[in-house]
Amino acid sequence: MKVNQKYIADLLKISRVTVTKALQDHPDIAISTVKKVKALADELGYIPNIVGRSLSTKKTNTIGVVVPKINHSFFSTIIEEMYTKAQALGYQIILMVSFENEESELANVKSLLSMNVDGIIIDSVSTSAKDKSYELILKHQKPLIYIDRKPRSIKKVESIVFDDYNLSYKLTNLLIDRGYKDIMYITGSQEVNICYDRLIGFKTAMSDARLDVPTDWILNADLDKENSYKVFQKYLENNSKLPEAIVCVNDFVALGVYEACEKNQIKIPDDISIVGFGHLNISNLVQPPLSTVKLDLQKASFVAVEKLIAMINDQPYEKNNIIGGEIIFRESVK
Amino acid sequence: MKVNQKYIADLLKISRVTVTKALQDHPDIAISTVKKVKALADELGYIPNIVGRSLSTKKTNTIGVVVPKINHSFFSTIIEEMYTKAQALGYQIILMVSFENEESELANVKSLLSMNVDGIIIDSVSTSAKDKSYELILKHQKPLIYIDRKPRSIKKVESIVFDDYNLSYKLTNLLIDRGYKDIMYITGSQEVNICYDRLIGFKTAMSDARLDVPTDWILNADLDKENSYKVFQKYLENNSKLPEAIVCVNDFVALGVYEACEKNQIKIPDDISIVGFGHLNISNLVQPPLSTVKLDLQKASFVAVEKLIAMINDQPYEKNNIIGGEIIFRESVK
DNA sequence: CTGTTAGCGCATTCAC
DNA sequence: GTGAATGCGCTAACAG
Repeated sequence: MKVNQKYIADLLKISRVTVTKALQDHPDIAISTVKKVKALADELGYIPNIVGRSLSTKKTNTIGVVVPKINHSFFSTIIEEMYTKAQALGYQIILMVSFENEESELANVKSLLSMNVDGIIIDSVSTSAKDKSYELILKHQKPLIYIDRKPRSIKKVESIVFDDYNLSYKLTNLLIDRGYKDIMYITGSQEVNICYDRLIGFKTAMSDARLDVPTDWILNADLDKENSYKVFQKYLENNSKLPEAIVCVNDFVALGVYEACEKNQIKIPDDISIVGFGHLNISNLVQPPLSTVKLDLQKASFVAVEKLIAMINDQPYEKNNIIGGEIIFRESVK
Repeated sequence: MKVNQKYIADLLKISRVTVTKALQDHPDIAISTVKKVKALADELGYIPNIVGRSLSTKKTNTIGVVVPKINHSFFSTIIEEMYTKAQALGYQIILMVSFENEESELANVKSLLSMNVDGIIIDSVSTSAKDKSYELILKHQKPLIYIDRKPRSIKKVESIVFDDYNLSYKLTNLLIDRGYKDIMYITGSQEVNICYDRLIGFKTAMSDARLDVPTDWILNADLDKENSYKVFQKYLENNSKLPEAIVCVNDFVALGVYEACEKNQIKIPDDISIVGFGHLNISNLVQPPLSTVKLDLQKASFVAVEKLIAMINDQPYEKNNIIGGEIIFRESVK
């Protein structure tokens, strides 16, 4: 038999409403009644049905989170941090995975809206100018925050992004300081904000130092190891000149370069220096340890959840946060 | 204004029920009406409210998943695979994290029950004989499957576990074949099935080969790198005799041993050989690459989701699956 | 083919 | 202090 409020009420021969109120410690109800109700509820293992409650209160106390992948150290870290913070603040996270696919992201957003989450956090895969997910959420007037990646075309939306431009600029500058001149860059789609900002940071640093970057030394690798391997491998097949250093848009891309170097017997850092971005947990386990930029993932995740909940509850919040990081040089650079 | 079925019905001046049926392609309704309704729904960006539907149908089309952690390659892999399979079968996953804490697991289960998920999959943290999560789910008659780790005390429950005993036996045997005799084992709590089974596999292989294992050569390390480091470090401080090889209950534990070896300038595999279990993605990135056992995580995850959904829908399913694996020797063993 | 009625579990409002 | 009435959005059973 299902244990719900009616069940308890019938057993106690009181009204269902009294049960509701008693369970909420409503001042209306006599303490003795409250005690009786709670005791029985405990005994029966009563668990409130949130579905019913949500329908009535128009709140679900859940927040939807859409990420491109789970099984990557970067994402699994921010996911876990968001879970931690949400749990502490009394919210449940409904996690969806877009698998780096725009249509899937849209479907996820639809699911979240139909599940009536109170707000949404997206690490976007969008590369197109018009973003349907965004339009839809806007239409439904749900609080929304982009974390990490957001479609570049959307301006008027809350976001929590990393200080990509400045970190990339600084990183490049540190390389230049060490005497590097012929530096290659491997990036992803320019529609994704992180790729754009990091590349601009790189380019600006180079031009500020009056160093030239040939157009064909900016390769496009779609943000993952496999593509990066292919792209750099192809470069090696078609060109004889090796850059002195390669700046990669993230650590996965750097690992792809590692692989290509190993296949072609190019020694890191003797023949070439490599730097990544993002500080994957494996970045200091590979040989040689990878120089990279450590982003404050916990802070970004915490801020995202805190801010979204503030938005949900019409509380004040800081606008458009930029999260810093720290440059870490290891043996992949001479 | 909120777009719901009533809103559409009013606009079209028909009954709400007609709208419901039209949206479901119910044969009752005239095609012309169906078209009109769907067109308007599309135009308005109507998204059904699943909360309402669930309350009415008593089904949520969601399955609850509880895992100890997210930010570990093993867990993030099975999570992602479960998402993949669930999505393909039209179910949503509600993911909860117990953070290796039994009380938290129980709270998660309560949340899932109150969200009225159709079934639950748990990678358990329970170490105690009486498992409250289990009792609760049983009481609520929800389909339940344990994956990977389950409380050893519970017998009559569906589970999907890895072939720990046999793989551990085989692994140990392969070491013995290579001439190793003084072998240490580092394990976790014996209440967790994987620890128990793997240790028994090890012990049996050793005794079958008439090799002795001193009791103080079976260390307890709680399944993670930090504890493993501490435990083995402590051993090194208090003992002079080094084992020829160490079998670790999982790769994290093996990495803790790596760390202790490095701190104490013990060379792997020259001074000591190490094997892990689980095939973390980093296992072949560390130096030297770690010998380990690769478990078929995708299969386990797929089977878990498929089976749970079969249970939910009262369809037949195979009982208590055991998922195999493959032993991979790398440079961490001579 | 369409609509009426009823109910899912809970919470709020208001009257007793 | 207690409870009756109402509605949240949707669906199922039945009637017209």
